[in-house]
Amino acid sequence: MANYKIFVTSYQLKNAFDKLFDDLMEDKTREMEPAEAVFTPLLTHQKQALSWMTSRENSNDLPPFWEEKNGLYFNVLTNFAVKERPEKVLGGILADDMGLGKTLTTIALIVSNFHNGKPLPLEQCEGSSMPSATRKKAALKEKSGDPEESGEPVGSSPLKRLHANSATADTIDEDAPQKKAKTTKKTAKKSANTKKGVVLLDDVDFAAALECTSSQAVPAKKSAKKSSGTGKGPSGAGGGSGARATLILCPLSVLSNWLDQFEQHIRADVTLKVYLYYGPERSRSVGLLSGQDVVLTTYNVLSSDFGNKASSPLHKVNWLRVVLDEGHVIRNPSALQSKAVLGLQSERRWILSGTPIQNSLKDLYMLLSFLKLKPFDVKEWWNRIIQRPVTMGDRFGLKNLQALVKGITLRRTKNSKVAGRALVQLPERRVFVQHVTLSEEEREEYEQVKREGRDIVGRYFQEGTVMTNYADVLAILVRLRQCCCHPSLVGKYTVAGDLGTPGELRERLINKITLVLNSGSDEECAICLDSLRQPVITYCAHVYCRPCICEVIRSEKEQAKCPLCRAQIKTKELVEYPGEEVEARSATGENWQSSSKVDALMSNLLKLRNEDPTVKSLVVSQFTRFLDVIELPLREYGFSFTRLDGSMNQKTRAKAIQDFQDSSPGSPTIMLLSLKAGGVGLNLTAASHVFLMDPAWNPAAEDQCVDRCHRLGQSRDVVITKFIVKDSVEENMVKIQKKKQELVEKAFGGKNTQNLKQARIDEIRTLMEI
DNA sequence: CAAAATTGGCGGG
DNA sequence: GGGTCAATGCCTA
Repeated sequence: MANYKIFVTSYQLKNAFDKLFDDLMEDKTREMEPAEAVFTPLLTHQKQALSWMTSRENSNDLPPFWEEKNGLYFNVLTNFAVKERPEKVLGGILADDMGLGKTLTTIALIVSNFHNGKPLPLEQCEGSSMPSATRKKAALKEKSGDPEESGEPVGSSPLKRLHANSATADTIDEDAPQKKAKTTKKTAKKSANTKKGVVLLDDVDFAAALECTSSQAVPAKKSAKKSSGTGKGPSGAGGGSGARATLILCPLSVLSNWLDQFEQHIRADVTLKVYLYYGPERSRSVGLLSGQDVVLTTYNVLSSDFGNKASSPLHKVNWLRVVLDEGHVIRNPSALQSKAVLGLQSERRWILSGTPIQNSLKDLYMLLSFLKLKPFDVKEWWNRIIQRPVTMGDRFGLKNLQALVKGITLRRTKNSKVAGRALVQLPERRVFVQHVTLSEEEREEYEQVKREGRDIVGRYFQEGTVMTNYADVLAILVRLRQCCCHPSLVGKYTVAGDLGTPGELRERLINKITLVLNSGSDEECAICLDSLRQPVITYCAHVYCRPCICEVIRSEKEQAKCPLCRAQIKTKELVEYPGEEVEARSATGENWQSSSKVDALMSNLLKLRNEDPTVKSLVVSQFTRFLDVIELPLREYGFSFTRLDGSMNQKTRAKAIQDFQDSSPGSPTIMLLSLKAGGVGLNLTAASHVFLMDPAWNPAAEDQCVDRCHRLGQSRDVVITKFIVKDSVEENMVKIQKKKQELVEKAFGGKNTQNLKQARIDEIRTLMEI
């Protein structure tokens, strides 16, 4: 139960990246107005970003650190000279904090800087949609907030009005495309034709595509006219090269956000051709793709095209611009998706990421590599000039790194100031750590699991094979962490040590018997020829009633053979069917038992509801099965809740979010959230309390999660409660988190492989208390 | 021909 | 190993 709380003031983890920027903010303050086609007025810092990005794209200069000398090109960092002019780096890293409008700024860039600072030629469709545009304008004026990437308009979303007639629950709804979840593609399309808005139409197409029913060219504003716009044809050459289209890559979870934002921020009477490259029906025509203004897809789709098919259409297009949203996902150079990204052809390249460096300096390597910043796209140079010096604590190394980053990166945080005023104003946010004490039984079970784990890991230590058996070690740690949450999470049938090979074998057998028994057909025992009672499966994978087969073994003694295949069998090798017991435990409330952590959560929730029944909370865990467990007491106490995890498709997600964000009475007050589901980009501002049920390895993940409600549009102070079990792995995890954070801040996570290994082994020592 | 289940890559370290 | 996301084979309608 809960016993004491520690107040931790509103801290924010200072990202190591900021260190680089401490005194580097210099003349990136020039502003630029976006093209007329951008509907939403840009905030000051967004105009600054637009100006900076445009100048990066149009620059004719040599890339950073190159100088021309006597017809040779000389790099001031490497002291090497080459004959050929190094490729220009047109682009960079936009590393603004989340919530500052990276999406809007990028949209503005796409529309405003086609070639030579000229706007993208777009066709106008006169008349028709003016009213909606005016309405939008009015709506936006009322609100003072930031027209930001997640579609913040708080009370008066323009989209809300446009959609009011089609949305089923026509209440508040910030996140636009998701709301027609209920209208099927066909019916909605009809209604779109009859009257209202073009805007609705692409939403529908989007939904359809996500449901894998269809995907087709989706001009953002579907006017029938073929383009011929202000000059150049659709595939037509802008200044010199034929490239026109911008490719945007992003995680699935923010795909809808992008479409949404295009709609919100582009004037309704302008046609921007946006194609969603997603779903099994996506067009693989290179011509079609390169004729778009924007092609939107996910990293997964790209890499799956890249890996499977001999021909990946995306790799055949000459892009004008490639944008990596949440670009840090490509930080692992050996991952297929990273290679896929490097293989793209483009004139300009951008990385958007609030946290470009997640763990170590190494993360930067891939980013520079993508940008083709010579010579640092070559691993050896990178190591020699940057990585090694910096991790060795070389002052010049750090200086070079700073200069390097400065030249290609723009970063502002929520605390940055523009002309002495904060960029954005957010409500307070406070973090509490609530320590939980295990009950006696829980403690007993925990110690049991821990002893077993320690035995195994201890053996690895003696043999010096910790690293080779790292997977096992992790598994043990996971079990311990599960113990801290709820006993039923702990896998029962992998009690290690028991047998040599059998872990796997057992698993397979259990799978098989489960399959047989759940197949629906009433299987019968080959001995009694009746339906199975107390079914067991032999090592040779045949199923009998336990009494029947035991009788056979008893009578035949050591010679006992399987009646079906004559394999040797023993009583000890019979594997029981676990299914019923497990299902009984989790499915029905019958045998359900609580846990200390669940109790702690429930008492918080009940207290909260007493104080203010309208308060909404996020309940976050890394284990979806823990969320399953929590559902029961929630129901029991009459809480109305929704749920969001990675197994849900886009449609059900949208519904869950919409329900939760709805503020009408009777709407759900709790959302069960899987830590990584959706990752970034979600708007859960209806919640003002966050319960983090178990500590994450990566504090940044927790931070991101919290930021889903602590962002623009949040009107209340946000309270975060972290549950930590006393005297357990969880406390040790927190210790390690802290130590890591210090390391990162100090030396940029400098670790070479040797130290890294040792550090991990030490970590395991700490975790297992060996 | 569409929904559920399985398989595989990835990142967590 | 847990979880997520895409593709694939499978089954029912």
